[in-house]
Parts: sequence; C-alpha cells; structure tokens
Amino acid sequence: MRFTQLFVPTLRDAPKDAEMISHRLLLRGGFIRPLSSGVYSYLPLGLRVLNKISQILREEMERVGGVEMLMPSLFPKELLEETGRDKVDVLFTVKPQDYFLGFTHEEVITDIIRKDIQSYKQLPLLPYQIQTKFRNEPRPRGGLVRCREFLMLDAYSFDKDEAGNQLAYQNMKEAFGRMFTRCGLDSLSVEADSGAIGGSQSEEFMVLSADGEDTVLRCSKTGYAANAERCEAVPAPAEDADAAVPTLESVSTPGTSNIQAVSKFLGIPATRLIKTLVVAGPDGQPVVVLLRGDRELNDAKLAKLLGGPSPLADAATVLKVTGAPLGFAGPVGLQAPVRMIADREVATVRDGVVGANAADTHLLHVQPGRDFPHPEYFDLRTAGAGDISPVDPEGRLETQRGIEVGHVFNFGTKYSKSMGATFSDENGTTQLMLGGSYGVGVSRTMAAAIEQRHDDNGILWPISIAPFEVVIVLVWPKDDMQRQAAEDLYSDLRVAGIDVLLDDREERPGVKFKEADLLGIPVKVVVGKGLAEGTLEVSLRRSSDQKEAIAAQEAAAYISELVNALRAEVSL
RNA sequence: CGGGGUGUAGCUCAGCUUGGUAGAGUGCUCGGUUCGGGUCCGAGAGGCCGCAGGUUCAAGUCCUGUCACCCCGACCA
Repeated sequence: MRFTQLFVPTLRDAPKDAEMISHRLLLRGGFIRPLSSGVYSYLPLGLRVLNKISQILREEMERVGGVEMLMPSLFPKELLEETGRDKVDVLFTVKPQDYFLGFTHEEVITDIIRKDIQSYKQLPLLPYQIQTKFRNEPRPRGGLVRCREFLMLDAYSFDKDEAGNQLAYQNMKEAFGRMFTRCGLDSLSVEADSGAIGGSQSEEFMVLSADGEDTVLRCSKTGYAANAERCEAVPAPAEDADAAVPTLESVSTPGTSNIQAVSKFLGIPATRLIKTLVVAGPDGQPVVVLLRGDRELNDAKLAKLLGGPSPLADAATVLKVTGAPLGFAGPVGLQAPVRMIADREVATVRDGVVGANAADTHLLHVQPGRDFPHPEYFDLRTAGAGDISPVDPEGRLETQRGIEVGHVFNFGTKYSKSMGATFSDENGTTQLMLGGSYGVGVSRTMAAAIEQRHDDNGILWPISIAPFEVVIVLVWPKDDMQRQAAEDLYSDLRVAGIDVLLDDREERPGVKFKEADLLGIPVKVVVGKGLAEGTLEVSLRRSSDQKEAIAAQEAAAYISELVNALRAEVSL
C-alpha cells in the first residue's frame, strides 16, 4: 500500500477527555473515529488490525474443529422470550416491529441446532462467527475497551455427553490461549463469575494492564488466578484466640458513623471492628450482614447466596431493624427478628467493637457467640492482596489489573433445556445436548494490545496484528535514485509476501518518522541519504535507536529474514 | 441510574470571575525559506461560542431548561 493512497488522519493532540492510552493512540493514529458514545468507525488502518486479529482467531478456531458461519443481527422478540432473555437490560430494540439487535447468539444457534440436528451422529459441532454485537452498555468507556457496538468472535459447542462437553471446553480454552499469544499479548485465564450467560464453569482471559477494568488475584505459590469478584476469600487466622475477653461495655462515640471514624476515635484497628450492614434481599426482606471492619462486601457473592441482587437497605429500614440511624448498627440487641449472615472471618474477631443500635454509641469487648448468637457464616467478602490463597495455605494473593478479552462458559443443558434442543443417542433415547459458549472481544483485543505495548512515541504493534509489517520511509520522493530504490524494495517485499507500506508522501522527513512511530509499524526502512553509499537503514520500532545500514541489493532478503524472525516470536 | 467534568475555527485550547468589535497554537491554502525526527518567515481562508428560552441598551460571558460527549461507580467481550 502507498501512503498517498491511504487515509490516515493523524492528530498531534488527542482530546483531553480521552484518558486511556489505547483510546488516545487509536484516535491520534487515525485508526478510529467516534460517531457516538461507544460507537466507532474503523478507518483503513483500524480495519487492517481488526482483520489481522480476526484471521488469527479463524485459524485457531479451525484448528479445534470450529466451523465459521454468520447469523443475523436482527432477532425476533419471540426468540428471546423462550429463555427469558428478552428482559436483559443491555438489549437494543428496533422500533417498527419488535426486533432486538444481536448481543450474543445462544438462542439463535440453539434454534438452528434444535431444528437441524436429530442424531448423535451429527455431534459434536462447534459453529462460530465473527460479527458485530450490539449492547446498550450503561457506560461505554476507554475507546474500544467498552463499546455499544463491537466486533466479537462467538463460538458455541454442542455435544452428546459430558466427556465431549468437557473436551470442547478445554479445547476452546487452549484455542483462546493460542489466539492471544499469537496476537502478541501477555494474557492469562482466571476463574470467573458466569454472569448473565449462566452455567457452572467459567473462565475469563485477561490481558494485564494497569488501566484494566478488572481486578485479578493471583496466588504467589501456584498458577491460580481469579477475578476478584469471584475469588474465594479465606479468613485470616484468629489472633490471640485464647485471650480472655472482658465483659461488654457501652461507650459514647459521637459523630462516628463510619468504620474509619470509629477506629480513629477509639484507637482500635479496623480489623477488630465488626461492620454491620442491612441489605434488602431479592424478596424485599431485610437481612443483616456482618463483615470485619476493614473488609468489603462482595455484591456478587451476596447475590448468589440470597438468590438475587441485594442492595443496601434505606435509612428507614435500617431504623426499623436496628432502632438507630445509619452508622450505628450492630448484631447485639436488634429491634426486629431478621436473618443474620456473616463473612466467615467475623468468627475470628476477638474483643470486637460493634454499633450499639443507638445513636452515637458503640459496644466494646464483643465476642461472637457469647454476646450475640453465631450468625450463618459464608464467604461474603471480596478477597484482596495479601490474603491467604484459596488453593495453597502457604500462598498469598497478589493483585493486578486486567482487561477481559475472552470468556469461556460451560452451561451444560441450560439452553438446550429451555429451548428443547435434543437428539437421539445410540439407543434411540432422546437426550438434551450439552453446550458451552465462548467469546472474544476482537475490537477490545485491539485496544488491549495497545495498552500492553506502547511507548511515549506511539504504538508498538506485535507484528502479527500490525496494520503493516514494514514501512518504507522514502525520505526525498523527488530524488530519482531514492524513489527508484524505494519502489524496487517495495515491489520485492510485496513479492516476498510481506505487508509493506511505502511512505511516498511529499512531507518533511521528520513528519514521516514521527508518524511511523505513532502508527507502530514494527519494521522501518529508511531510503535516504545513506543511498549515496548504497545503503538503506533498517530499524525495529521497539528498539529504534539501533539502526542497521544494509546494502540496497541485500535489503529485501535481510528484511524478509527480519520479518520472519519477528513473526516467529508470535507463532506457535 | 447516581456523582463529577466539558461543549468556542478541522484538531488542541484560552476568553466567562468583573457582560461592551471572536482569540492563540496547530492543521489547511498561497509565496518564500529549509532539507534525516511534527523547519522557519509572511499572507490568507476558516465561527449558529452545543441547542432553546430568559435577564439586559448590550450575552461566548449572567439565569433557567435541554442535548451531547468524557471521567468515577452499579454491568460486560
């Protein structure tokens, strides 16, 4: 491709309100342009990257037996009513008739399968597609990181038995790992919550990045990693388990309606406080939840336990349950009989401090089981850095940020059951199919790659997904010798199967150098003053201070070798 | 949906406190200059100051409403 024929509107400055690096560089490099919140056009360079990523995904899907197809984006209302997902809140509705825009395709593929598969002989099956998805995200963010319209690979497995189902899940996990490695990303799979898709087994693929949306916890001893929202929180061992605890004492603590204030006022660490929250369960009934003072309630764990989202109760309910204003609730002497649950760690608190269920008053020397009946103990807090690893008592959890680029789900018979996808087994018996679904955010992967690979001058694309593998900077297009040498090299590299961009613009050299860096093309060849001595200058974007002078006649062969070496770094 | 912020030239922003002729840089066009890391000098084009209403002799500036976008939370590839 010749630069003069391309459309690459670069910007010297990115908008100040674009904060994520990938967002800024995608805009500055002329890869994307916004149309609306979370809705972007892919300009020529952006599309080239998307296509390269998509191609890698296709190859890895075919490798595990995937078959590509393309399903509609327009869903009739009745289809989603079958599984109840017509109530999903991210759905876009299409007006004249009752259609939804496609957000994920479990129902569509299951509808096809239930009609066209009758026999175990037709299984297993692994259809997939790469397609634009529509989700009315409440808050799009970070450019391509979180969009209302985005490109996704979605795959669906259908199997006749659990062994096949497990194999499909494991195959897909491996395929995903290979995809991200080949895209030049440092990724890891973590245990995850299955969310709206449902099902039992679920893992996310994370690209580690300081600006990632998700928190990942990793065990220092083993390879175990989990999304923080999902990671089991192991209680810290009790200190002074045998120490005598004095009898209860009520103290005045004026104006201390949060843990921090109480801790500071009494000079007692938050670890000895017991936080008492009142939540409204899914049935509307209040539930009292106890946590150690320094811990955070995990909404997902609570929702799972109580059977639905359970937000904090309003002040009126708190007053009714505790007899006190917000901030002074405690497990001792509650007004109304309510269910009381606690994080397991609360059982380890000795000589604790709790709200007295009276304004500006707390109780000292509290002992669970002595001063109030033991509540039901569960894993309810969010695990954090320094916690004991759930898989190895010697291990400690370390925290990192990540961007979720892929997610695998095993949902068993969830969709085949609700939609009636059955087949006849070897004995002629009707059975439900087993399935899983698997997604990769293609456009998000593009952003994640930049988050992980950039420097002050711009992007550092891995060669496998770079818009071009090589850029030839023709320094003086009006110099016939330089132009001829650049054209020859351009043609030779194309013949050698290399994706090459010839910067043939009538621009000052500095502009071309700066933009080559911004655009992140892995190999740069400068055809300029060195040509007087018969040489071209070759450098890598990631180490641009190391420049090699290569004889013009040998340049094509040298660069081919270099490109092959770079390709090999991200091959499997 | 809750909280915070921003809307002024293609892009990045100043001007608003204290109302009085619409600004800079960059980009674009033209002339010259320079010629291997976003040259320099000069000239020029380019504006519904997000939109609607109000206050005022007078509104980019003050008030009310509204829309859009960005950031932080609840959700997800």
